[in-house]
Amino acid sequence: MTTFRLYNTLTRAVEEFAPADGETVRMYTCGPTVYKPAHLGNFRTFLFEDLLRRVVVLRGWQTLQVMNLTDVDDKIISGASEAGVTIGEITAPVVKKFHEDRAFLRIQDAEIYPSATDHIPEMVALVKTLVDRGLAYRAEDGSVYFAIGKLHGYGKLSRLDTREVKTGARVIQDDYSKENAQDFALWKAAKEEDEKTGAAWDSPWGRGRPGWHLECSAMAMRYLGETMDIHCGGIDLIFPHHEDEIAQSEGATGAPFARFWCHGEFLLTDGSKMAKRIGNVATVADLKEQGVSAAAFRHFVFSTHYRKQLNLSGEALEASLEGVRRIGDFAARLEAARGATPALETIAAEAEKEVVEALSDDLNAPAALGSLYTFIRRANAELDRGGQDRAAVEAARKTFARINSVLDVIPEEAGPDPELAAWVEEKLAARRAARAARDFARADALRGEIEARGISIEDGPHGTRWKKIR
RNA sequence: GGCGCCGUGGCCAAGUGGUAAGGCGGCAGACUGCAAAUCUGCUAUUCGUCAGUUCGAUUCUGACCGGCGCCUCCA
Repeated sequence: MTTFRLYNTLTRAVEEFAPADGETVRMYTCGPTVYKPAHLGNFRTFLFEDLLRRVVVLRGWQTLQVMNLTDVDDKIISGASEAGVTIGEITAPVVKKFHEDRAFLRIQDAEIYPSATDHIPEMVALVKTLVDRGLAYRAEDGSVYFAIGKLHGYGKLSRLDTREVKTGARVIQDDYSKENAQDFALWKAAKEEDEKTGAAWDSPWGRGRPGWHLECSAMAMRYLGETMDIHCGGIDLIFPHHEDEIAQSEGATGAPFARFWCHGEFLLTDGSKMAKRIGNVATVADLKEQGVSAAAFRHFVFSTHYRKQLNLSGEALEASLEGVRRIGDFAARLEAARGATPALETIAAEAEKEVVEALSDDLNAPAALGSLYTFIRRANAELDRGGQDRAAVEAARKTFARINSVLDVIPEEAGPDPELAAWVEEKLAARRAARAARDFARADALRGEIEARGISIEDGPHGTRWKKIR
């Protein structure tokens, strides 16, 4: 088997990857801020991470994935304050919804989903270390800031040294107590609103709450150690979020925070970034409303490489819908097959090799899908030929299962509905009789009745198959 | 203004210094009573434009055009 390669934002190059301990891939994937339900743009990133996770398993490694839930931040606090409730009352239903949506999209469970509010002691300890090491200071406003000027190499992930601050940009900070405009908050002094909504904790610097970046550093190191294998997130997190995580973590430990940094590109709507502030967001609920299955959405997401922008369009979604229909039909056909030509075994072996190679090449899912389709077309042709080779069918089944263990793109079966099934069987029997009597007008009328209820039928050499299509 | 990504057939999309995977759609054929499904063939002499390097460039370099993103709390 060839090596597994991943693009590393830190080096801006595709590099060979293997877990540091040779067995378990320790990865941290930046999770949602649980203020409002995550949108499809967020889920594109989570789907990219799901792909990574599944390919890691395909390569024979174990995973230890941590995905944080940011349950304390400005928006949550102001939302809670306006509603007159605690932050927990705002976040709890959103967390629940997140897991439901995630399950719908078949995003596998991470091993750990830590919440920021459950890890305040770890965060306080981290800030204390940074203050002790002279990298952070308590300002007059009671907040603690990280002094980026004190850390050698700050900006290495986003290549800050090669950047210039926008002319006329907001260099004048809202916070005059900072020593340097670009210093960022580790610990924010509590305001009345924070106390009121349960978003304030004790610390050596007084009541307050953690800054955004702090939770990720503290929780990542708590569960994954000082140096993890892979840290993932959306491309917009490179700066400042991940840059600041590196500063805090490496400033505290002196060890590299993550060996690989991997970032997924955006999902666009109407040509621009999908974002709440732009107001062009779509959610899992919208997918369901439009009849887009989880399989189809996964197919859609995987049809473009994760480091390329992807535009959400009805046409592309339609194509994916039709694509997974074909993949699902093929899976069912393979399941029902009793034999095939021996050539199918070779075809399967070639496909499996190609798919593993594509996925190992920086998660090239679009190429993997291409190979999957070639496999399906060639295998269908062999199946059309008939044949008695059971081992060949078994090999094809195994190959398909292995490929699908990563992509997971078979549309869900329409649930068993005994009443509907009995009705269809009855109609089919009548149609069979009509066809035997060569009364095709009657047969076609019966087919029309069946199709009117969203059932498609296929006449084959071994009888008629039917399935629910909507 | 700085930094970065992208531009491949009607739509989506992979890809390589040696002459364009795959999917959707469309057209034709096989199969079928007719369909559906499946299979077969066809659907880019060409990869934003213009130069350059090279025996040869879609693939490397430069310029330009077009789209998108980041530049302090957005996946």
